[in-house]
Amino acid sequence: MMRTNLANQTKRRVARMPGPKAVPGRDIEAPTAHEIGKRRPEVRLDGLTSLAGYLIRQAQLWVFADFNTTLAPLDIRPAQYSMLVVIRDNPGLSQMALSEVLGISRSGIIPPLDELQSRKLLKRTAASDRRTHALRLTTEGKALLAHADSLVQQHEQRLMDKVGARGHQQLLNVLEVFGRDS
Amino acid sequence: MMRTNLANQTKRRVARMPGPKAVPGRDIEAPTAHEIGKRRPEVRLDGLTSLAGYLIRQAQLWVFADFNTTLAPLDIRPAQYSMLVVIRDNPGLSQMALSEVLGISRSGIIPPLDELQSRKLLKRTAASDRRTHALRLTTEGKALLAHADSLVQQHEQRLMDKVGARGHQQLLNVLEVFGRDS
DNA sequence: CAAGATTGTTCTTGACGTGAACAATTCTTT
DNA sequence: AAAGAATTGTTCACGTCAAGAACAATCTTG
Repeated sequence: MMRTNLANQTKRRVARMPGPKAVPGRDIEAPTAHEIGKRRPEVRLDGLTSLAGYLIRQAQLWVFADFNTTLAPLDIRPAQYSMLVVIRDNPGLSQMALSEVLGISRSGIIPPLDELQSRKLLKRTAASDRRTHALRLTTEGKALLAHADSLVQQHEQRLMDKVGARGHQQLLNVLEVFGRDS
Repeated sequence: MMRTNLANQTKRRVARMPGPKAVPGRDIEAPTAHEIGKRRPEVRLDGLTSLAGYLIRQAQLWVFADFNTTLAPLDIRPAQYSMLVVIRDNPGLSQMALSEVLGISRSGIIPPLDELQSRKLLKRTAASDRRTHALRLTTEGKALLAHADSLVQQHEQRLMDKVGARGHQQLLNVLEVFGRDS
């Protein structure tokens, strides 16, 4: 079959004895419908979909995927968009303050900031504290962000279509707790 | 200051002229409270917290962080936990089916499966289709997963403490849409 | 002024995910 | 039944994303 790996220790063990042997009358060694009927196995995942954390994870994956396809014409990723918004609303803030508010390490924001700066969307101005950089959007950055905002509204609308207007409002209310530090 | 990078083109520009100069009477070149008052800048991020996608992202980060610290004694990551649960509830399923249901590529599940197998938590049994591996939990895997389940319940309880019982139920209802394919 | 703290940067490391290429096997088609 | 196409698991190369250590420049504090 495939190359050598962890699996080929337990090969060559064919079918299975008729009578169930281990642990007589229990649910273990269950139906195994996958080995017999090949067509559409119908995987059960109730064990996961009843966990809010799993649903949040799946929702987040959908959000990023839809965000990326929506913002693709501008080539703006979610992290980059959040940086542009925070810089626009807080002109002159430092990289340290930005990294704290976005919840990433100060070394982690440097590559995306470099890219945004090389694309002439923001500038690192000198501040009174000469250790820091005062971040500001360029005129071009403000224009692109305005365009991005309208696309993000389309994305938000698609999310609303998916969960309903009522569900969308509930999401904003319930998840508001995670908006600050947390 | 720092080494050579994209920023040090715009250095050596010290303070700022008293009177505002560029674009007379607009919101641009705003208060810049960060350059004057140094103490607790009070960063505004309304622009982000009004987006459901951003809140979902923040909630997801909290969920993973809390999950990881809660499950740390068992050394189980979220992705590994979801694999164990799906294999327990669907004994004998193939790696392909598992990767489809978890939404990752079939090459991407091999490293975590290898680790779980080397830890003797699951085994890759031979199936009637000799191309595939029938995934099953070992007795040890079932025992560890039972322990993990109780820890995950604690984690879920902490999430409920954070959003309230009502909010928790609303999350399950609203996000149920993302539980299947999507 | 000297000692310590802060900021931005680089470098290394690790988790995680995708896509291409490939061997073994099964399925399809005639 | 045999040839060609499709499927499954694997490896490999690659890219993204985030964290931590070390360091220079600068500020703050005693």
